[in-house]
Amino acid sequence: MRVILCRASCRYTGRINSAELSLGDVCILLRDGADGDGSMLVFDRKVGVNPRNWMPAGSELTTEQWRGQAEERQGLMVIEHHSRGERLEVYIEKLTLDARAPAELQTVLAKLGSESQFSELLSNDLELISDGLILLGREWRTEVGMVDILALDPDGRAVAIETKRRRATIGDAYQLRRYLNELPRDRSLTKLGVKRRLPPLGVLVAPSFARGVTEWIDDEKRASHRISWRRVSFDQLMDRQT
Amino acid sequence: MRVILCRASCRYTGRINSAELSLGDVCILLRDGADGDGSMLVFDRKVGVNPRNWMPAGSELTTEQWRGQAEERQGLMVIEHHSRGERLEVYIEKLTLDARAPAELQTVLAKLGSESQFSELLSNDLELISDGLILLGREWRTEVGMVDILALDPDGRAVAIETKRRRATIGDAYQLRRYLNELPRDRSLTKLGVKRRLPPLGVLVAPSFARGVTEWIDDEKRASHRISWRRVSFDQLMDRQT
DNA sequence: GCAACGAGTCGCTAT
DNA sequence: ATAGCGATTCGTTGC
Repeated sequence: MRVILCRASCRYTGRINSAELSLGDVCILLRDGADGDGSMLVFDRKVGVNPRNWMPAGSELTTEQWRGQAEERQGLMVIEHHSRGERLEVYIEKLTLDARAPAELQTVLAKLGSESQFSELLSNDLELISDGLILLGREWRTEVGMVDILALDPDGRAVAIETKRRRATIGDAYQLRRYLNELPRDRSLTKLGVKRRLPPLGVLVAPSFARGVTEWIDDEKRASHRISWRRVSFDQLMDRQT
Repeated sequence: MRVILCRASCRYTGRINSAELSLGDVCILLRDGADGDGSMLVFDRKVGVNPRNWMPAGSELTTEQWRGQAEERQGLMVIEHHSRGERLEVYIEKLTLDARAPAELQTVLAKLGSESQFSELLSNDLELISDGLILLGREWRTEVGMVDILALDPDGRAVAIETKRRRATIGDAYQLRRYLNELPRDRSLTKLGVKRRLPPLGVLVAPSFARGVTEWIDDEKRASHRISWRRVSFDQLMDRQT
């Protein structure tokens, strides 16, 4: 890996027409060579979690030219990703630091509390939603998307459960209703005990709900009794596990 | 700004329960002090456009302890964001570089070809969609979201145009239909020439469409004649401008 | 402050 | 390869 502190300007072309970064003090990370993945990141030194310009993994440093000495050193670097048609030119006007360090030991990241774990904990604890639910599957594929948790209730109805680790939006509620429209077409469910003439139920599970979501669901429930919502937090699921 | 090349491990707690980064060779960017926005980024030296761990703008370096000399230097850094309840601990086992450089000249980024420009170009060229359309507004607010472009057709119908710079999804089509259900409730439209008894029309405009989207719209169109799709690319809009 | 929404999103999983 | 979808998403705009 290579770290460059400098004053530079950039010009990107590729996925959008262009992105021009005006001259400023930046920090550049370049993961070139056999050591790295080919990505390059250009950060403003002052602000921004996201880079101002970047090139994705698989890019190549195709041009590197320098002139001048020490702090008056100026340079041009061109990074390209041919198959994606992307190109980034970096015009360096003042160089402060150009350091290399090998990547010997790679990091491994272990996360606790993400959405897939929320869904997994809930799928192991379906009584929290309703008595007698049996897990049929997770990430169940339909023509209109994947149902987070699919379960069977004691009456033989399919129950689609949509989980959100954070706030559920009205779009999530609509998506759940789409699943309810789609599930009756899935013939494989009868083999799992689902009675086809019974329409499926839907539950939107989240720790909080955006404006209007619960109201919309309650209206739907009054009209068809097929969709409902349930407030459940990650901590709640963790507590029940013990 | 400060750049640290080292071998380190991290522990984050906050928005998720925890994220533990195993010992590895990393590059750390720290924008501390009056110079920066308080953010911190920890990159694996080998791979990843996104940081493995990070802290958002507004964080504070609350602890910094060092022991040992030169390359045997070891350290602990703790970064906290109190109002958000986030905390990142960095355990440095081997220090290679610890460099500071001021942020004097800030960059400015100018992008060409983003979604808002796609929408702007189209709003100036509504004949591409249909003859005689008059622009009523952009980002028109409804109870269920913002209509990208709202126009008036020669018959006095409101026309809601949803634009996507890249691929349009089935969710975009559903969202457009929600606008069509909502717009008749907007009484301010009559003042702009919209005849209230005429139901609004909807057009989904994008350079490409995800699987099933055009089919769904065509079905809707057969049923109600109120929604349609149109394939338009950014380059097409640019060419017509000249 | 929250809410909606795009992003050159990225990154992961499964088809 | 593409599709679907979450993310400690981030960043912007409008209220």
